[in-house]
Amino acid sequence: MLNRPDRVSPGTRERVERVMAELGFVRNESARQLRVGKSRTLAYVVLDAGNPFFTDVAAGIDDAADDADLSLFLCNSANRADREAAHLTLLEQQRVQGILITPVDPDAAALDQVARRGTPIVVVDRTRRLEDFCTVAVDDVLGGRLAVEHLVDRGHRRIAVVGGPTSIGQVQDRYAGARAAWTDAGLDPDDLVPLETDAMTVAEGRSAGERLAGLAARRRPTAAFCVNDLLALGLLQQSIGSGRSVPGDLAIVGYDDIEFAAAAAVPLTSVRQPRHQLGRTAASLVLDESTNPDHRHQQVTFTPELVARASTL
Amino acid sequence: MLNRPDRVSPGTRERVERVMAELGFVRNESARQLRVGKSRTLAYVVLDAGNPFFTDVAAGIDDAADDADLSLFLCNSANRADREAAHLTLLEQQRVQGILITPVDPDAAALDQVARRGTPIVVVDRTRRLEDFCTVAVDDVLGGRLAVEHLVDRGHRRIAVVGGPTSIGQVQDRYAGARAAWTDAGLDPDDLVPLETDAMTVAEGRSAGERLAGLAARRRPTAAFCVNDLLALGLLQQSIGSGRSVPGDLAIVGYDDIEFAAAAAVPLTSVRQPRHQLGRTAASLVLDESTNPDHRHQQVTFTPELVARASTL
DNA sequence: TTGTATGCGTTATCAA
DNA sequence: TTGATAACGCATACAA
Repeated sequence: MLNRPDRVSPGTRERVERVMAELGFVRNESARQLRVGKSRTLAYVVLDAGNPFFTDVAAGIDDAADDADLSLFLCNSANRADREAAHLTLLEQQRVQGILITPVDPDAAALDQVARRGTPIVVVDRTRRLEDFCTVAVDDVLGGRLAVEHLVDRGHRRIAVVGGPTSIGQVQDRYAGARAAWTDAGLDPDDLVPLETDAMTVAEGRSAGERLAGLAARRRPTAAFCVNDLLALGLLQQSIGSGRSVPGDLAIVGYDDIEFAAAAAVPLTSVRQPRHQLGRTAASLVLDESTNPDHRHQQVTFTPELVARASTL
Repeated sequence: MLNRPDRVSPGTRERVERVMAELGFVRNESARQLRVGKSRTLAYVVLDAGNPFFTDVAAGIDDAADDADLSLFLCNSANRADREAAHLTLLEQQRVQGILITPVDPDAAALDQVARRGTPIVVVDRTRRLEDFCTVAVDDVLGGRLAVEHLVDRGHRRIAVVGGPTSIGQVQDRYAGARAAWTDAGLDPDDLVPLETDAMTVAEGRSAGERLAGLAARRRPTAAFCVNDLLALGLLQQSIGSGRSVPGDLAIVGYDDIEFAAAAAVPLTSVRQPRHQLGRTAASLVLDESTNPDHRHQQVTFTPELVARASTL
């Protein structure tokens, strides 16, 4: 409880500690921080605390924070720019050691302003147009490619790509990878059917399933690549619920490989991202930026990996 | 950005605001808090940030915090007492307005100490022996009863109860409710088979499934009540994966009704808890304790509800 | 309407 | 080894 117990004689020390306990003394962190000038916390502003992918990333950050003797505070923006901004403002005012963020919009000016004023920021699972930030992401073009190559290997010649909104860079990248793999295989671009969703949730996955079922049989894809697992689980549920078999009538590939993907009753083929590693790396970058005077920004990109399961045979 | 923009003449005000922007002025929250004496944050120390049940509770807290113009910080104890203690210490030193917590051990002395020193604490989704805290929970005995009554209604006469460790009060309560319903129906206590697990995770659910499969056919239960949905999903996965049909060979009831329960390819019957409401109520209690001088501690108990789906026919 | 002085609780520095 | 003093940045109370 004392800062330097060794600087004080055992007697006094014991006496002081007794009185502290008696009086219920608790150090005032605001005063300490005001004097010392630095905080003992990191924050992760997350896009959707209910998505297991992000909580796994957070677990990785938490591990690294633990090692550095810092506490991690998780802030949920719930995909809303106003909430994200409010969190950023408070965190900046708190002078946290560093902010990790999966932003609603990675190119938003607010991020630059915070960074310019001196709070280290690392963007997680997104990339920016400019390379003026540390960034930790996964190669989404490759991920999209892996998914579609796998489906082509399995013999599918007409497939849906489910995801959106397409304003999200990640969705664009996965689409782009999918399209590249498709044309590389010499297939007709018209047979790669985009199915846009309003969000990446289970409910939107179900609704995509209904739209899919509404297509005429000869125009209906035999497989779907969903740009995340929540969509895939929703699609899976809707398909089975309406009597179609997976993968018989519809093969499904998801993305993220969250725990519930493997645990689905038709285990989901999915593109796995090293989410724990993503978090750990992001944390170490933000710590470097906050402590190392000649820190250089880096863009770290990890490689995704396809995990084949029953939903694609 | 100014505290009382109206107290200053428009000219000065405009000039000041320009300079603030120019210089990148950001208020120092530590200094502000030191002077004013109160913080603008709530914290929720959660047992398992990866369990969707808790993130839904957190969303409820977040809503209430938003309304009160406070920020919510989520801290993950990951079921480890040492991490929980570290978070509590820092939060107390930060003088947060209030702490919401789903503790590793609701009767741990550390909680009492923090509360006694003046930080409002509300215990979420757990109950305590003593009523010296605000507490928000769901009637777990009733929940266990609902689950088993449902299975008895469906004609099951030998069922497993899957959960653990049994040191968790909640697990005990749900067991107790299950047992009460069972004997009330005039059935033989020996036919209610406890299957203890080391944790409440998907992996443990799978392992319970293997143990179940290992039983001789005539001793094997025809249904299982799992004390949470993660266990139920694991059990479901293992059962289907090894060729048993659900609910044909094994009916399954889960607990919590997380989103993934309904989205499982065999949609899971589950005992629903009003998790959003749980969070909202907890937040309003902690706010009352922090602002209302004649606050009285309350123990709020919500009523669970059974949601029947395909996993029980 | 604007300016000035004080103290919040801590740590660091310097003197004893 | 111990004690005294100053400063961190802000909000408040009061004076101008």
